[in-house]
Amino acid sequence: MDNLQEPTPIIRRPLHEEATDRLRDLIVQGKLAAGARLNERLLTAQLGVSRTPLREAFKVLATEGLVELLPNRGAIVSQMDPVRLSETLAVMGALDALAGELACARATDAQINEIRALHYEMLAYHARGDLAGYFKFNQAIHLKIVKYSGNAVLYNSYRQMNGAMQRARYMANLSKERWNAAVREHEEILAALSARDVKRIRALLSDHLAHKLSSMLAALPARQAA
Amino acid sequence: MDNLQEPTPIIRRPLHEEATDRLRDLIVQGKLAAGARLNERLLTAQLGVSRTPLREAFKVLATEGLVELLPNRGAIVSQMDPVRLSETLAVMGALDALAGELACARATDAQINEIRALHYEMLAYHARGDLAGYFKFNQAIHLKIVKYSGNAVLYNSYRQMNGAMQRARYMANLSKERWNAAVREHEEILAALSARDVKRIRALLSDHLAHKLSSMLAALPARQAA
DNA sequence: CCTCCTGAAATTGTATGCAAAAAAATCTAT
DNA sequence: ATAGATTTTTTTGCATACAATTTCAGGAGG
Repeated sequence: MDNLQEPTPIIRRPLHEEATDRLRDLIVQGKLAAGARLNERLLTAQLGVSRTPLREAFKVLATEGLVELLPNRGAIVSQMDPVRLSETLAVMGALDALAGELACARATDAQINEIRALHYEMLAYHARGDLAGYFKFNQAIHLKIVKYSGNAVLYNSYRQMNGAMQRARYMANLSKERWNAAVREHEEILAALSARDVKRIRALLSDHLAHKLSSMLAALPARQAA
Repeated sequence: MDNLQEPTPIIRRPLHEEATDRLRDLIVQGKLAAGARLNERLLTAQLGVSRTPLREAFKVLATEGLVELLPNRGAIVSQMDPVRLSETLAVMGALDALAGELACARATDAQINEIRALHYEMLAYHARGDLAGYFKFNQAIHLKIVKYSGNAVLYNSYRQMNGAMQRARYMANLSKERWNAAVREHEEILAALSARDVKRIRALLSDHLAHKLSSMLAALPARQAA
């Protein structure tokens, strides 16, 4: 008998990748709040890696815009102020519009059905009033649209900005009205995508993001004060 | 007398930043060709830094998309194949259109005149048939438009993609016809910006980038063969 | 001549050490 | 007591050392 029962090659991911992902999660999930100092000694202990890969992770997250490097004074979680929030959403709106346009042209029917499935799952969470679940599927839908645009560069940019946004998202505890409106907008987006109506999906996605922006901006100063 | 004649604080930039910028230049200028391996020993000697900041630079450039990290096998300059070229230009087109729109609304008259000045400088190089000089000002114009959009997130994204493109640009040794057409397009873009015609500048910039793409795509396979 | 193996050399991944800078604590003089 | 100076401690930036992995060279066997 041969001992080759194990087809798993035991790939060891580089520690700096692992550290980057773990740190990013901590930041996106808000466990490391904006402005918090990233102490190397503490984090090496916490993540179980040495300073070298940890510091590499800092550099990566800095270029992603999630942390800020203060020379000789370490790294802090970067702030997500209203200005940056609007700027990011404006760019995401443009990217989303392009993605929708491309997805209309290129997505397979199976892919559109996959999006439709996510849409219904999202509706379920909306019906239950489960905001967290709703956000999760909401986001999944937008990411799928971008993915099915077939443009990898677009997908990467969008994904990165989405990460930066996500940690601001919990703040947008949107009103019932805005929530309902958002769901209606999603219905229309799905309809436009199914009809492969390029013109329409562009407009819908642009507006959708713009509305998201104003609702978040409205919620933001309230949080800042608290 | 006091010895405070020197207001320059002698700021020492972190070595990893210096290394990142130097490496990025080498890649963008094509001195490090696509696919070239980045040997750590060689580059540390060449840049005069140790492996630590150099490797941090690798990570940063990898997230920028300029290099590719092969686990346990080092880093190579990432390829700029036709697919990625089109994808990048498609995204830049969307960003450029948004930037033009915002710049129309927000740029001061002085800023628009600054762009006009760059435009005329570009025309001078076109008249002389100096392609390199033309490209330089062409690029400066587009970057200014994005800058004057007043959206820093947009500017950063655009800048990053522009860097990735720049090293493919030398390939696009465009035809006389395409060159003339591009100049005409720039005339129209400037006119639309001056008139602050949002609708029009969006369309113009989108088309402009699309045309740039097809001209580059036409030039690319020829290069690949050579 | 080619293929497969084996070990040496080179290269990368990670940890650690040392020096410089910043932050904190202590002391001093008003 | 407090503002400022001075020392101590902590933290960061960079270099280097060591271990793991890959690559390369040479040789045995087909």
